[in-house]
Amino acid sequence: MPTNPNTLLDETIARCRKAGLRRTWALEALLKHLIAAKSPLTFGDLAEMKTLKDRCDKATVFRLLVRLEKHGILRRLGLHDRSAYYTMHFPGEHSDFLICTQCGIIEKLDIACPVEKLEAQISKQSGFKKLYHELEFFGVCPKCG
Amino acid sequence: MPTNPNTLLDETIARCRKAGLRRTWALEALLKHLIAAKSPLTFGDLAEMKTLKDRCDKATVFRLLVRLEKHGILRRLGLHDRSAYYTMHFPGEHSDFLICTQCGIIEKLDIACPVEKLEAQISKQSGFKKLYHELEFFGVCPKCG
DNA sequence: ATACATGCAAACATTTTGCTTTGGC
DNA sequence: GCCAAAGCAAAATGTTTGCATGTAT
Repeated sequence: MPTNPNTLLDETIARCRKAGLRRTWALEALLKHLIAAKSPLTFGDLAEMKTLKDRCDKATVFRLLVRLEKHGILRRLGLHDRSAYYTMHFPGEHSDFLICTQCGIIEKLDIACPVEKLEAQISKQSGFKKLYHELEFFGVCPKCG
Repeated sequence: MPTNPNTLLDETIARCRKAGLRRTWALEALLKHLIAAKSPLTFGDLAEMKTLKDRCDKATVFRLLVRLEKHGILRRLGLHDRSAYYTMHFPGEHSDFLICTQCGIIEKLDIACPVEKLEAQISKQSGFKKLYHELEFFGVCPKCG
């Protein structure tokens, strides 16, 4: 989509308005930062950014992020509850997971993971060593649906 | 690897010993729970499990998890710093990431994601709706390596 | 005997909430 | 003017650490 960044911003604001959000200074500033970012930003990163920090409270940033995610404007990465998940790791074994975005239940997926072969290639291109990967599918489980 | 669970436990303890860990009651109990689990457990889950809760402190569980992960016996899921990451989500767009396990830097990967096509199939099999996925590669970046 | 492992309590970081006030529509 | 959004401050959550003590080797 990387069209003109300004157009992008306008389009995004339009999507927000359609979702019923008001065009506030904080909304606009937050979106600018996120659109400009080349990689994901933490809530903390965002709340600390000088422009935002000077003109709005972290609670505002927080609630904006939540609202924007609910409307699909943003995506929050990773397991969405605030806890550290651990699983056994047996050499040569790998699992992928299916996670409910509502209740958080995690199921192990029994599929042939199509990603293994990419690791060598990515390692070569990036210079990263000891590569491994995680693949998670998110959705709404039958119970929550 | 799903051999006899007891053998599995023994093998795992052997790996721990080789890594220089002592065979303590807590180590053994923790591994039992993790091996028995069908899906990942949170630090909280583990620390609260009756057997563990009665006989050892959460700090012990915590430090065991950290040690076991360091030695590759366990794997911790997700972005490893304790913060919530957000990224723009444009309809039809999808990104995969490459993350350094040492310094946490996140790079956007410019690859054709091989997973898209699996979503429909998984949705059908599992009954989960509104599927999307995340694919992250982890490794040690050139700077940290 | 010596280090590594544990327990307890206290500190921390990050996220989340309640309530009042402001400002977009 | 009405209701969603912002501000402020305080709580909740989920780890993480320091230090004294215990225990596997």
